[in-house]
Amino acid sequence: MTICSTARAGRPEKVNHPIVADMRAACSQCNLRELCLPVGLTEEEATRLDQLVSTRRSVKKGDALFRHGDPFTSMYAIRSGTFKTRVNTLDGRDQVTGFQMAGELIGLDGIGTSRHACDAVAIEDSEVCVIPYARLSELSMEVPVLQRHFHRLMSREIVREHSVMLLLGSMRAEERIAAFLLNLVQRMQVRGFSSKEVVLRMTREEIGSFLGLKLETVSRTLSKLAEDGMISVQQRLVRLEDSARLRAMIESGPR
Amino acid sequence: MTICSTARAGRPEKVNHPIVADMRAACSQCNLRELCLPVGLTEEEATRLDQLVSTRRSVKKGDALFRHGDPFTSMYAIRSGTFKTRVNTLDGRDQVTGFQMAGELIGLDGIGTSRHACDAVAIEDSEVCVIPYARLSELSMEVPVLQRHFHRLMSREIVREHSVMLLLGSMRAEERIAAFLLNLVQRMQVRGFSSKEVVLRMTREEIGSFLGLKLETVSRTLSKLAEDGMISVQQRLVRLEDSARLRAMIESGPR
DNA sequence: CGACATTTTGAACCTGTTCAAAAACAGTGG
DNA sequence: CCACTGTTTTTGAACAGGTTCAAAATGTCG
Repeated sequence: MTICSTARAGRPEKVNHPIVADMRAACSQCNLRELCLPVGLTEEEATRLDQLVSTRRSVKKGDALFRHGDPFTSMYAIRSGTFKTRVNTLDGRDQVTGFQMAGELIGLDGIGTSRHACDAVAIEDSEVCVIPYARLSELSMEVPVLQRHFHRLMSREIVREHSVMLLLGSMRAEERIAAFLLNLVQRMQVRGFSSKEVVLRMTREEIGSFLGLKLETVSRTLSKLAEDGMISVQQRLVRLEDSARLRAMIESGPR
Repeated sequence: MTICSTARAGRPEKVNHPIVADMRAACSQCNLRELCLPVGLTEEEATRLDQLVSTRRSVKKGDALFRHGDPFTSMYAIRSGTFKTRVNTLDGRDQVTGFQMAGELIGLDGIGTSRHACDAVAIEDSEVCVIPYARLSELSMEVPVLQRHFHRLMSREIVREHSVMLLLGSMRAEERIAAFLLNLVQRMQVRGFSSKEVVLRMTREEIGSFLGLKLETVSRTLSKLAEDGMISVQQRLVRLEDSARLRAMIESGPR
């Protein structure tokens, strides 16, 4: 039973291609500039980015920003909202490969074959800045800092995936959930949110798909962690009651 | 029991830093040029690569080419032999993130933080070409094809890791092993080897670490596939007796 | 409010793990 | 070249963590 597609039957994901050029993006002014592409650029360099990142696009919850197989032309910087990326096979198996939030870049997967290799679906109403790859490419030949930064971003994505592989390959359910929550909170914290609370933007099923667990296991494990006093769960709001113990959990060895 | 480090106690992995500048590498002449960095470059462009890839280094079986935490200066193109890359945590948990063979590039993980994020260990006597990142960076600002190609390589690494995540997150032991074998054979085939046979360069334990399984499970699963007539196993030599069925296995849905 | 989607919890089951022991191999030194 | 030692591989049996199936509870959105 391939739940994912049937579950959404009521609101089929469709690729969203509205022509949204109304608001000019301006990296140099953006309040995410310390998180996003402009990090480390001088005022002047950031202004050059502005020419490049010319359009924004808004994507409604459940809609795809791009899909596996779509021609690759641009990457996207998330301005607001949250996305999930997922890979899928012919037979309907799929796997969430990550959740992305404001300031993060998606679409890097498309460079390799000039087509996107995964789907990017908004899990809440979101807005992205469109970054045409060809132009970024050109500009980064003139602005070494930008090139450097772009490479860094790709490299970090590789490293991030390494740690997901570690999680999927060697952690037990409890540890996976702990690592997941800590990671989320840490990223929210960088964005100025609480270091103790997170609102999960994704369903238990999506969390499960990401962590290599079934949704029931996710639910049960959250309950168990709550019972043990490490977190408290009310719906999608999770409070970390004992981050230290959560952290210890994933650093305390394979067993 | 953290087997990996104790198991190698007799021959501790040490970082290998011999000054091997004897043989000049020449991308333009290399018989791997259709697989490696020079793909798609003109004669002239490939000759410019030669200036860049100036040294080779040989790494003995069991030795590390680089280790987690080492300053990042170069990437490496494998000339001969095989490597594994692995991430590890403080507590001794580790996870093989991939096996790399001739023509493949390793070390991309280091760009992000200027330090390597994983270990690269030779699993047989190997030789690599050293590609200083700073120089590649410069050169790719002048040779757009090279820049493009470099981006492509990083992107493909991201996509490759997506598929490993799919494997780790949603496949059962049999499917993982099938996917692993098919992938190996396919890569060997590109390099001119048989499409039916592979010599596994890695131990069952290393395969297990990569696939998120215990070595016993790897062994048992190989035996089972052999019993079912899909492969035959003699030691490290594996023959694919029925690739179609192996392929069907991983395309036939989650269950 | 009503229809649908999501979440929780229970109980039986199954796949892969763990522990253990034997067999097959590989590298070393005599 | 063979014997010896340590490593790798195979196989068995008991066990455990996570899955599956099912049903009820809770939420959400039009």
